[in-house]
Amino acid sequence: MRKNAKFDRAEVVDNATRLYWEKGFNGTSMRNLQDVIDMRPGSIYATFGSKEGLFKEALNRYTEMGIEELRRCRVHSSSPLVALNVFMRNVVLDYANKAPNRMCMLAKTMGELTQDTPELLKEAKRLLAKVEAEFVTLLQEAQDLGELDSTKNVATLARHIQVQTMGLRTYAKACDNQEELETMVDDVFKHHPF
Amino acid sequence: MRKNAKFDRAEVVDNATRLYWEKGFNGTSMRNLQDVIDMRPGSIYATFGSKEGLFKEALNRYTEMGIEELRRCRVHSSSPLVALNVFMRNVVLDYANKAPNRMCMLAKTMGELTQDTPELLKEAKRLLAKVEAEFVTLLQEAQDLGELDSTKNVATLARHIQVQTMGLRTYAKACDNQEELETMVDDVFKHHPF
DNA sequence: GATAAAATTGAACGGTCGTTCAAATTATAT
DNA sequence: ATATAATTTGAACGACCGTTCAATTTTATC
Repeated sequence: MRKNAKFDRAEVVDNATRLYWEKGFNGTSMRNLQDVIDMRPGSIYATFGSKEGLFKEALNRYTEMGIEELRRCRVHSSSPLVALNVFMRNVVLDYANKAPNRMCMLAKTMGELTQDTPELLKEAKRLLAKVEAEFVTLLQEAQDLGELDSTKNVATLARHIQVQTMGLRTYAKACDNQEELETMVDDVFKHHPF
Repeated sequence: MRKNAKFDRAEVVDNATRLYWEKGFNGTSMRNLQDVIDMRPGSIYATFGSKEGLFKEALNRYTEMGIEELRRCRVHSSSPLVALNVFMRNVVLDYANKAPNRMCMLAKTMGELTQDTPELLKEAKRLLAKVEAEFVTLLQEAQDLGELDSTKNVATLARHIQVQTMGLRTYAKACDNQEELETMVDDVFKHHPF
């Protein structure tokens, strides 16, 4: 007596995330979304509730992808700090062609949204904190392994990585100078507060 | 036989800039603008050509305001590097309540816009470069006065300040921790590459 | 005061927006 | 095969979008 949804929710959210990441919340229309996720309005609203609801899910998917990538970097790297360096090179340098947008979707969202959509703003902040916590975990591991001086404050370092990454990705979109960017990424780990 | 415009163009652009800065290009409607600048559609279009035209002028006004503020900081400071520090404290810390948005309008614009509006994107990049050039001028002065080691590359330092400022302002909007932010601003000038 | 050019007004345009919902379709359990 | 309930469809809604332009108002000049 039941009929199950035939679309692949993960795939749909992936496509929506890509579009939202590229064009932003205000820059993306429901009709744009209908096209890329191949669903009709009724289905979209039955599944996600609203344009905001789908965006919220996209923000979460984006963050999940980022954290997965960070963990992949860890697996393929010889140490936590090398993994962090590789991850930062990825997002600052290699996203140039691969990603829908050079900038961090969470940073973009922080810039675009106001108190007109308080829940989305809150969600973006929450997810940025989640990413930062993931950095903390990796830095903690670095300390445990003796790669990082045990006197360092991992919370401070994680915050520092957030600021550097968001700053560099914004700068990268405005002025793409691969060599200089590469130097700046590497410098993050060579100097204070590391 | 002529009739001169009765509105104050500078004041109009100021008000438009404030609104655009707060809500972004896509988040601001012409009707929102009509309200805050107190002009009717016909007059706006006769004066600025389009929503994009007015935004372009707002970007320029925003940049002009920023550069003026930087120069004010220089006048009221004992040295170029102190002036840079004061300026950064202003935009990162004091804008919390004063400004329409904690983030840099140019950075916000870089995040929001795509190749759908290539001229606005180009203009934002151009203006970011202009700000960077202003930093170079100040750093050059610091070198001339012996406040800054003459072996330092002023272009590199200016780029560094851009990245730090944009990163910190984005972070500040996501997670307002005044004390930590203050430390991070001051650290910019205490450590590499300074 | 008459003239004419410039500036201003605001109704209106076609289009797109986010969203709804009655109707059609589908897949399962009997 | 039939009944049933979940899912899907897409036309339609009212609101708002950026923009236009004929009509009106204003003001410097003679």
